[in-house]
Amino acid sequence: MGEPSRRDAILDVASRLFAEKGYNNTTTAEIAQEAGVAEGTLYHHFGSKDGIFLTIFDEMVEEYMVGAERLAGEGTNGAGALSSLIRFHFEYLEQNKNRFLVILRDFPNHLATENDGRSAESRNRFRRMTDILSLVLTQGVNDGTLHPSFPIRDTAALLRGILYGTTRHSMLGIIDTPLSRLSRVVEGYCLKALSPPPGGKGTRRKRGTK
Amino acid sequence: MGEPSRRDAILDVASRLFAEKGYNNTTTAEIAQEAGVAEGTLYHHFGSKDGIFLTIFDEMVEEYMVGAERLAGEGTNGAGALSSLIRFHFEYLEQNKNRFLVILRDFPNHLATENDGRSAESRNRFRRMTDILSLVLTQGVNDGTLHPSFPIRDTAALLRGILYGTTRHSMLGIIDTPLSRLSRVVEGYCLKALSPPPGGKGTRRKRGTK
Amino acid sequence: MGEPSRRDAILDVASRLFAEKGYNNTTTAEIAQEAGVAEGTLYHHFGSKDGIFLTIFDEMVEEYMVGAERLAGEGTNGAGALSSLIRFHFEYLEQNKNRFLVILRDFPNHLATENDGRSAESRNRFRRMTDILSLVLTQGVNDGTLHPSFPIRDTAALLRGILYGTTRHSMLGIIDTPLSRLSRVVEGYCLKALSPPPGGKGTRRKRGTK
Amino acid sequence: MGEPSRRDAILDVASRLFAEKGYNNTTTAEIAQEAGVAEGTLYHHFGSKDGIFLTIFDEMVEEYMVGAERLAGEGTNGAGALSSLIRFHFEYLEQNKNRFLVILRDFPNHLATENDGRSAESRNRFRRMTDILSLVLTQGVNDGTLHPSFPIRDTAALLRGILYGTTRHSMLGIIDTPLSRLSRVVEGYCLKALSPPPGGKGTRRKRGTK
DNA sequence: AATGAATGAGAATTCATTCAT
DNA sequence: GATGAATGAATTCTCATTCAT
Repeated sequence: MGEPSRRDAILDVASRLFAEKGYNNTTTAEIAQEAGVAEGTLYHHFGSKDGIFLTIFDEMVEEYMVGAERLAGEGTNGAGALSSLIRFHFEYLEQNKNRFLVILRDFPNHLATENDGRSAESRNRFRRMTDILSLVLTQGVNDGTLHPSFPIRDTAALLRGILYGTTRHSMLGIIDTPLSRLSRVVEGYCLKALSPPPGGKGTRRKRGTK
Repeated sequence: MGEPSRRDAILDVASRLFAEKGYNNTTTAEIAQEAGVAEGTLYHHFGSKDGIFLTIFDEMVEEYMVGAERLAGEGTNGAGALSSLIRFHFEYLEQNKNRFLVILRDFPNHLATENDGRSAESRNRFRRMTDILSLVLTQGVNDGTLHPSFPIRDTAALLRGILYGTTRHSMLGIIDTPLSRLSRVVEGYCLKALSPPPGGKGTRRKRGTK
Repeated sequence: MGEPSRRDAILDVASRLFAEKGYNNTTTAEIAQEAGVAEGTLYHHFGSKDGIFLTIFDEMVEEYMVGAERLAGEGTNGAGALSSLIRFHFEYLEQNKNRFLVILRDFPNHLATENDGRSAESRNRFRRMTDILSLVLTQGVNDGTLHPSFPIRDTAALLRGILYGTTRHSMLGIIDTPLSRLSRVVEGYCLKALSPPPGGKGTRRKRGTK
Repeated sequence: MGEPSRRDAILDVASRLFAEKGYNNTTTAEIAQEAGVAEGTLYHHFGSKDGIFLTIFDEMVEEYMVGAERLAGEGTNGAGALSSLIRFHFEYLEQNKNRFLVILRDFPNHLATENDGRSAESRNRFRRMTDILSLVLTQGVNDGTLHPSFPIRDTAALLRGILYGTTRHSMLGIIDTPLSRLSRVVEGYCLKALSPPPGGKGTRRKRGTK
């Protein structure tokens, strides 16, 4: 932990370069040079260029998922948990812009299709997000704070799409709204879209009613 | 118009290969061979491999934007126009899966950052989407059918993010909900999120009141 | 002669482009476009890209040689003829900078080695210069105005080298002396180097005699 | 020093092939094959085909300039130094025909115009020759052994032109005089052209004295 | 004479990976 | 663990030339 290990130096440099120039436009020679190590050292630690990428990816997603899962467990009620989750998402990305840009820019094209062990496993890790969202939605339905008008699974899929799409557009500069504002906008609209019908919660009977 | 020109043959083959294997994993040699033309012909018509990509992209986005703009102009009221727009979006993509997959998988990494005239122009074209959404939202506010709880521009940005994120996840198989179902889910939630407050539309007075 | 024929338009454009960018860096497509003709037209008139080059070369060298030969015949005495020749050389090049730059920059590398008819013939044309210089030197020896200290042929070779080398360095900007000044410098030194020994013209013995 | 490094093998092969066939007609594949290395190794060491050329050029010119500068410093008097310089020039080229042919045939067309750092720097190196000649001329003027009838700078420019032009014509076979004879011819004429006026060396006052 | 779409044989360059030290 | 010279397969792009119209 004390020694600024070569391993970490490589990951830091690679994160930055991947984010700045994209995975394909970053050469292993550059990474090695900027990290102050020999090119061979990259291979000692990570086995391949893909290995470097997947390590960055895994470490980040794991951290994110752990944070998200903790929040989902803590919430007092479904609506609150969803709010927390949305806020956490945008805060976390705000603080990890570089590393997330890597994923945003390069993941799907390169490793999204291959099915060799590690990259498949990495992708799976991300899918846990849908599970977490489903969980929170179910909780909300049960405690009456959320009233999805479509099946849980589809609603969770929608929420993932909202989080991903808005984050991506903002980070790539396609829209002007910054992440911090986006957080409030997304939270506001999601809660409204999932809000109980006007009459009061008791009147709704579809599913999860007494 | 009748002759299946070499130009079109190239674009068709390239669309398919890019969608199947990704831009980087498709070689110009393959495109030429499958299109039954010489490799030089690719360069005669499109100047570069990027040129082929951008041509596919431009033609598709242009078609999409024209369709979207027409709908936005036709709608009877704001909420109706928004519904139409959302349906059109998912229908259009359903019918142009291949070509859109190309964009989904490869666009940002490759050309999103470069600023050489053509790719910059291409990206601009895409930004018209935010304008259209803003227009429809404004219309809805004026005719009282939509009640955004956040500024128009941020709301439009959110809608773009929703459309993009959900479409992407579905097309890449990250979520299981198919585009057709997604269309209804997105439409339902968006309308609800933008629905007038329970009290009645007449209470709102900001703009467009009597 | 009245119609600005396509043929001439092509030669003019090609001269300029070859001079500006070099033969290898000028494409037939560029020549055709700037001359306002189709690429095929180039081949109708000149058969090949080399053909364009050799035509420019031949026309220029022929003009130059005709001028040089006329002067050599006219001179009142050898020294005078040599002076005229030197002045003519620099004046002619000053007036035909572009076309000469073509030769300066590209001739040897491309066609200097091949021995297929036309390019060999073209090169021969240039060799007439050594003959003219030899002629003038002989004339000067006979009329007592020039006293070469080395065989005529070697002296002529030297003069050619002087003319070529100084012209080249000046036109390519390797030295700062402009052609006009160079003309006087070369003339002055050549006449001095070939001047009769101090004692008088009749006495001419080897060189540097007491 | 003992190991015939791959780097040197590449340079040797490239020198020979460039001289034999010209730069443009020599492929990197050929160089690699004949040098017994992989094509990538060329790029590992020299970065580009141009890089190989410029390395050959630099090493040769540097060697030449060092030799010339040493001679210029050693001479007992100006005329003697000039003689030494001329002899050195032709001897050096005689011994480095191959490498010089490369420069003679290809340099100007290819890199003479581009201004990307390295090639510009290379050309500069060559310009030192004018400085050396100026130095020697100045020395000769001061010690009374040389009497240029034109400004030093122009005279130096002329000398460079003579050396270049005669060498080139001889090496390319445009004239029949071999380098060894040329050496004496050039030396003889240059000294005569720069010789003191008949009146006597002691009187030397600037030039153009009454 | 003129056209210009089509050609296709090259050529330079890239770069992740290996392996002897 | 660390090195970095060497690799070589793979790929995009060039451009003079042809020929059917």
